[in-house]
Amino acid sequence: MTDLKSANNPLFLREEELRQAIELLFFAYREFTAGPDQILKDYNFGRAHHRVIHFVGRNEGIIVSELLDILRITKQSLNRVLSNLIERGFIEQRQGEEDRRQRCLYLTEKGRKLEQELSRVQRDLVGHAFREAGADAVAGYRKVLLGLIDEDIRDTVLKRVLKP
Amino acid sequence: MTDLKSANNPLFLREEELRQAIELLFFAYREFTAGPDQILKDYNFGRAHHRVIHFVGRNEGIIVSELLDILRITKQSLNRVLSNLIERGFIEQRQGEEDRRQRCLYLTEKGRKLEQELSRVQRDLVGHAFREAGADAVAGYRKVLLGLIDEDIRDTVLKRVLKP
DNA sequence: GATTTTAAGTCAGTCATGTTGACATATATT
DNA sequence: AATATATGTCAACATGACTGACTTAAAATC
Repeated sequence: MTDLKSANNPLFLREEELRQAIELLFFAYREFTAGPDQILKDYNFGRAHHRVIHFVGRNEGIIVSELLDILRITKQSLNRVLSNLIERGFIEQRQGEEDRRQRCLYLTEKGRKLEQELSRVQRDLVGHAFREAGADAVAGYRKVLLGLIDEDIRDTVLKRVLKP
Repeated sequence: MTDLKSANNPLFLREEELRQAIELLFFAYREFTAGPDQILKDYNFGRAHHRVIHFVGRNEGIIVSELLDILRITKQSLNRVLSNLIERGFIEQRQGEEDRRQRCLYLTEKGRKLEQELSRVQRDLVGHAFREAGADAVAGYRKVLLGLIDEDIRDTVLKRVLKP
């Protein structure tokens, strides 16, 4: 009865609980990206394009450096997908009014439609999970995920997420 | 007072709520992978190696086809990282006893150490978030994430996650 | 026992998306 | 006038996905 794995050992339970939580996040995130991935294929876009469309959609007029800051990728990486999105008419740039070095980014009509299409599948998925789980569970979900985000940047992220 | 964004419009609130939940998952997942990514660099491994190490660690003796099934990648993709891990002595293969075509996978001592090291940072992160959020929130987190997983595969995933 | 199916591995080529490093251009700031 | 900043661009490289074709050994079926 001194089995390490026994229910009497809280340390083991804790570790196992955490391992399960980690695995759950892996599987959930994969499901979460599967829908958009499928749609993006039809447009010959990838996940990187989705991220740009998402954050431009939620931050109309965002400038390139802010976008880089959110995505945490190099400008060379961003530029590949961004210029692609601009060429193909999903995003447009306007010169900054105060600082004319800046490029402010906006979704075009076409871009907005794609954003809607991508967002829709994710909202349907999350909405379904939320309804199934109930309001208390949703509050818990938010609390835990927020806790996963580094304290140093939590406020910044919160401001972004809750911006609109 | 007919503002679409007003608190009187439950539909808007719902959409905004879902969009926030989606964004939160994006940021949280990035934080969640950041720690391991940093460690993996020292070994010249990538996230793909981590996933293999994780699932072999949690399913000692797993065979290649099961691993492919969990990871949902092609055997060519798996083989690149797997053969790398075997060559460098983090994972070992043993021929299946019943079906000798099968290769059963195990972590070596070295592999187990790395698994511990990687798992540790994630468990610390998730553990911290759990403690901060409290037991009810944790239950909600689990409920929602599980709801994100497609019903068709939820049972299969659950069996895997809760296996040990 | 011969044939077919299955599990695993391999070779070759492609694509998406990240990286570094060097450099260019326009505009702001000092 | 000199310097710093925001953006863009060229080139080379790494990782980790993909497809498609083929091999080998062992199991299952006929």
